Amino acid sequence: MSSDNKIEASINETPAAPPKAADKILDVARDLFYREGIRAIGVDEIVKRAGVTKPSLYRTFPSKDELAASYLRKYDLEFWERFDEAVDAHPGDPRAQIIAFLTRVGKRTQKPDYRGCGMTNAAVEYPEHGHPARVVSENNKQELRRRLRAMAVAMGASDADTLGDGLLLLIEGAYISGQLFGLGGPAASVARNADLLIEASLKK
Amino acid sequence: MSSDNKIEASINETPAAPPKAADKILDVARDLFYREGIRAIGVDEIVKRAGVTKPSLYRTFPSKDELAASYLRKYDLEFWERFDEAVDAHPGDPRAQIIAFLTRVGKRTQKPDYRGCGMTNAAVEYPEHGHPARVVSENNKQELRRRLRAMAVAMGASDADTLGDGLLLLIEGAYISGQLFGLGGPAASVARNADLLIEASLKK
DNA sequence: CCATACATACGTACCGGTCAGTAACATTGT
DNA sequence: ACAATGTTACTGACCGGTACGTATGTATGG
Repeated sequence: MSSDNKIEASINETPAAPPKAADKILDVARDLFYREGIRAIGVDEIVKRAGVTKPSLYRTFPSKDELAASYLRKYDLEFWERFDEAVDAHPGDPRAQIIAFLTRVGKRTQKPDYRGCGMTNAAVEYPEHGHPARVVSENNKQELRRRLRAMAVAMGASDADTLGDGLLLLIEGAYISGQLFGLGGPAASVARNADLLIEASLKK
Repeated sequence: MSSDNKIEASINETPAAPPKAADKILDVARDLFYREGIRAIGVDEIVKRAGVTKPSLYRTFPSKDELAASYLRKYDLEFWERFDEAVDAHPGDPRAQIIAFLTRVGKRTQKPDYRGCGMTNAAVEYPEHGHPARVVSENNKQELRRRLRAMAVAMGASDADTLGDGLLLLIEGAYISGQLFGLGGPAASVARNADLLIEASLKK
């Protein structure tokens, strides 16, 4: 009970029944932060759309920066759900896993209001080291890199680290060019390019 | 003389002697916008660091958004200088051209204060369609895509559009992960991965 | 030859609005 | 009672943008 901050307090102690206002706030924040960007959205608009008031926000979240970090932690969970869904669909076949994941990413990038990866976007918005939102983003990306490299090892790549990093570059490129080009953009070919890259990395 | 706006006025008519204050403003804006982000920097800080006053800014630039667009136009020029430098270094050899360009990109991403591509970052900061800064960014990226695809054709790739787009994905991925991971990040391998991808795309 | 007139370039001081964040108190449901 | 939320009003800082006055050079006219 010593170092509990406002955020952790709500997920400890009572398992269910977290404050209702905080949920609405986080839902709205997730939506607006992702679509418009964190810096572009003020707390007033968040509470207004959530149908709550500002003190309710600050009773649960110590600051806007921490609210942004909470949004990204939620985003992180959802991201790994999507990732593991592709992984679980092809047990023991890392190549099929990554291609399945990238096929879905490629499809999502072609949706009209695609806005890329919330993690990536947050890191662009907050270049300052140590910013709460950026920390969450960096951790997510480092874990992704770790897993991609491990998958490259499992594929038997001659230079697994290079292949894992190459896949990460393609993924980040898809996130960005998805929101830059929209429909018909280069992100649609991310799975095919990943497959080519894997093919080239397996032949020694 | 009908549709001249403030910005174009200074480059028409008298060939030399654009106002001195505007130059200082644009220089400072370029530096601050790139390093910290456009939304993160207020006009007050720009004019303060430039040693001028706010009216001087608004005499030359109609708005902060247009100043941001001017910054990106300047960035665009510098970008194509770097790009053509790599192209001119290897006449008639598009594969060597792109590898030379990416080798330099890879090196720059490893510098401690690397902040990615100003164009890409601006598009992330301004998702709204039609925003002056975003328009410049989108045009730059579309031209880059066009040139990469043309180079892929010149390489004799079996599926040139896919290769061109794959190279673009790698480039954007390098820009982003360069600022996300810093030193030792995956962007360092962008040239090697591009070479692998090209190799795989030439064998039919 | 000098005074007036005008354009150019810049500064001082200010505008209303919005930003994130808070203090104090009332209301509700369990 | 108690915990969660709402209400209202406020703060100081900062936001982008502007009305208006000032210095300086330069060209023109008497």
